[in-house]
Amino acid sequence: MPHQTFFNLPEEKRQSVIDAALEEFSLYDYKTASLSRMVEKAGIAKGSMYQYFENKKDLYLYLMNHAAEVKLGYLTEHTRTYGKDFFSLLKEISHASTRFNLSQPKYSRILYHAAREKHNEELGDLAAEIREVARRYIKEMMLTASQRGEIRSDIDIDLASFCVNQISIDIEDFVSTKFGFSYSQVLREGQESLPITEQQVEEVLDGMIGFFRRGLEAKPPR
Amino acid sequence: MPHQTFFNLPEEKRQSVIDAALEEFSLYDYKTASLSRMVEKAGIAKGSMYQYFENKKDLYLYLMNHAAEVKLGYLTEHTRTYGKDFFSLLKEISHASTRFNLSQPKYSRILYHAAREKHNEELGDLAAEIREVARRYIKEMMLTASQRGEIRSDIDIDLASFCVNQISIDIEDFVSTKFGFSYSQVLREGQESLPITEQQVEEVLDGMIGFFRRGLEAKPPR
Amino acid sequence: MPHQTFFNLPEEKRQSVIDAALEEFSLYDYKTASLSRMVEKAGIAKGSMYQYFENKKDLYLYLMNHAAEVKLGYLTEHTRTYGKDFFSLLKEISHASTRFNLSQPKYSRILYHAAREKHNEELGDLAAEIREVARRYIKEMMLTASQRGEIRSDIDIDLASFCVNQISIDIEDFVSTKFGFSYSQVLREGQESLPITEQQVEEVLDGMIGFFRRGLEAKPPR
Amino acid sequence: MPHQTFFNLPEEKRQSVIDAALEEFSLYDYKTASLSRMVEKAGIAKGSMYQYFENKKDLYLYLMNHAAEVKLGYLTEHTRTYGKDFFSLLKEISHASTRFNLSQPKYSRILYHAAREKHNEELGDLAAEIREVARRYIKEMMLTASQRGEIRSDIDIDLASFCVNQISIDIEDFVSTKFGFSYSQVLREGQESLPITEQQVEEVLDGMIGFFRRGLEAKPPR
DNA sequence: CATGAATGAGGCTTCATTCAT
DNA sequence: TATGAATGAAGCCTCATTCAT
Repeated sequence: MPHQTFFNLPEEKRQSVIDAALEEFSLYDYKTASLSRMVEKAGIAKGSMYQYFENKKDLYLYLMNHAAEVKLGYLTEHTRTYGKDFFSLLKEISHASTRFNLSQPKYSRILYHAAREKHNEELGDLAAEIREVARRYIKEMMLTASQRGEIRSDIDIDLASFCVNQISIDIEDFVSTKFGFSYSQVLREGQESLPITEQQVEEVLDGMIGFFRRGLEAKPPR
Repeated sequence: MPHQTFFNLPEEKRQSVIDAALEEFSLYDYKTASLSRMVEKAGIAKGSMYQYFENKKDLYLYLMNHAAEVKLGYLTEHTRTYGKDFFSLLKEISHASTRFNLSQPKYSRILYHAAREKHNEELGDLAAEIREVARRYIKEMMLTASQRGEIRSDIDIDLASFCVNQISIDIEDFVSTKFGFSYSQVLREGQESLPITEQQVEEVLDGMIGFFRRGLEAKPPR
Repeated sequence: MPHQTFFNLPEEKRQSVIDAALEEFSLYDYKTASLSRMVEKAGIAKGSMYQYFENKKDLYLYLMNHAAEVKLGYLTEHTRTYGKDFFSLLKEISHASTRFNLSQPKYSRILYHAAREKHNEELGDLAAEIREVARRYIKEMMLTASQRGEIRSDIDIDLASFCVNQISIDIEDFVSTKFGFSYSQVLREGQESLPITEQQVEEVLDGMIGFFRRGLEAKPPR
Repeated sequence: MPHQTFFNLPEEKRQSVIDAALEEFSLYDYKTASLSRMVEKAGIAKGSMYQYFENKKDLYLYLMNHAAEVKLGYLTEHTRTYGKDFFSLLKEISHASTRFNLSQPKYSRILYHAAREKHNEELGDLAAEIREVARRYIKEMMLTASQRGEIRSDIDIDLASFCVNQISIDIEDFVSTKFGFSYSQVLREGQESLPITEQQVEEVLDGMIGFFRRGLEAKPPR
């Protein structure tokens, strides 16, 4: 947990610390990210970082949770879930998620990295835990859908939710391969906007959801 | 590329170098893996490593390719592809792959890590490249299958091959979550055998392939 | 010297500062003791410490002198010196000292540490100075005793007072070894009472004084 | 334990490393001693120190044991113990010890410091352990002397050996106070020789032994 | 070709002290 | 007077790589 000091910081400064750290962690994995570079970017003394956070791990976990909250807030605000069936929900959420990722690449990117962080003495199996949380959420949606008869009853929901979750997370990689660019490079070169449009991404997502639909839906489309 | 020196090594010594490096890279990601630990395990001088390889990256890429070759050789030898349809092929390959992973955890694990290595100034987007190679292979299979009418004609094969590849790669994570163990931990603790049987894994794989089949197969099951 | 600010503090707050600092200095030597931990224990701002004291050294020296005063006050109040010969006096004082140490472990412990602080750029030869003060006191007692014919006339009083003083100071270590415990550990684990009784310590002290008596007394016991 | 690398070093270089570290540890206590200063004195790279030793603690313990061995070797070579009674033995040893201390102040000084190192998370109760080893040695001598009727039978040998050991260790401090100099300062200022002669020290030691004799000897001198 | 010592940049973290509010 | 954030030097340690033998 960050120290109170951090929360007492003037808004502007706090954000600049967050930005610098976010940038570093969105460019490099946990181990490679360097506190020295962060403080230089943020224009603060190295010791100050330790006024704000217990240590590197504390900083990282805070940023990751913060990013998750920011994203969740965005999704909550930008999606209408009422009355939607499972596949429509998935579409709604993934479209909103894409818009978030395109507009907030650093927040998006630290989550991307966190979900791919390998086992590590300091962080443990962080990625596995994150993915599991997301999978559970999808599993709940699927259980509801199953009761409503929206998806086939002979499905192993654990496995299915795993697949849906995994693809949803990794589809980002497909997009970058398909359109021939690298998120990392874009961030590294400080480009403000990504070389793709929302619409292009959404077409891919719809294809993905079509794949899910055919694999899971109760009544095969005639 | 390794230096000629490496290939001139007596078989036994060369293998011990490979084993030591393989073990290190199967326990840690690229950045975390330590040359010092490797040479200690291998019982050779540190400088020798630089007689054999240009640098850490060279060593890593060699090992990864070597592991890929070993695995491909195993798959080639242990699968019968003739006359099989796409889904049977997938099953054949994934089952064989599982047997390889269980019997050769180190070779398996470096490939696991490589396919998850993040962008990195030294290695670039290695993981993306590896996954792309595998996806292309699956894409070829799917194109053939499509021509044979085994899979639906309205499928975006790029996307579909991505999904199939991605899930096939990551299903390992599902298995470890489902059966409550960690590959990393097993290797770290030097346990010889994994706490699961081939059969248990194969059941999961069959579920996964069922998912693919429903999503892709030309004629929906009646 | 502490600033006036410190003495203007409400009694309660001043004591809490003393307590926190005392605890830290009774657990760690001068260099290892941390101001950060102290202010946290005391629940005051870090800057405040510098309103009260010039610096770490000032704080330390104040505390040490304070502890010495407290102990001296205790000894003055709890010993009757009138009409006693040298050895009885020594016994009276060392017994009272033991009772003080057992009842006020923190005050006792900072003095223990101070008397063992090594030469140090900041503190100089503090321990030597402290021991010298105590030795001078004993030397005075011995001079008086010598004039009274209580101790042998052929004794080098400087050396003898050194020995008596040194043993009196270090006997604490003998006690802890003999009874198999560590003062440091007891304080660190926050145990309220020591695992020994006054009586046990006093027996040791009497043995020690017997040793002094035989070595110094004018007429050997028949 | 130092790494083999250290022992493979050319004699001259190894000694220069030892000298630099010895000097640092003879000037400062464990915590205050600085690896940076050591490598600068020794003229080697910081990383080299870690080719030789596991870490600071390893280096320290090695040096301390080394110094103990060197001193013990010196004492063994420069004392004749055969046929001597307890007090003569003590005299022989303490004289030799003094000559060692005067001729090898650095070796002497690290032992001096080690025997005064306070409890410490890294080193534990090192000083207590060292003193206990020395006390046991003296205790054995006293048991023999007791059987031979050289010392009084009503003595508590544990306590007596503690006192003898303690004084023998700390007498160095008496000497420096008596002759008005500071070992630390002498070393710090790089003076080659101490401002006292062997003879002066030996007179003090003889006084100390006289004190022991009167306190312990079986037949009081007539 | 093998060796293994040497390197020095860079890693994270702690610290006593200062100073603007 | 009280606060507590800011500072930056210094701490120990790890690392991949080089190079003389």
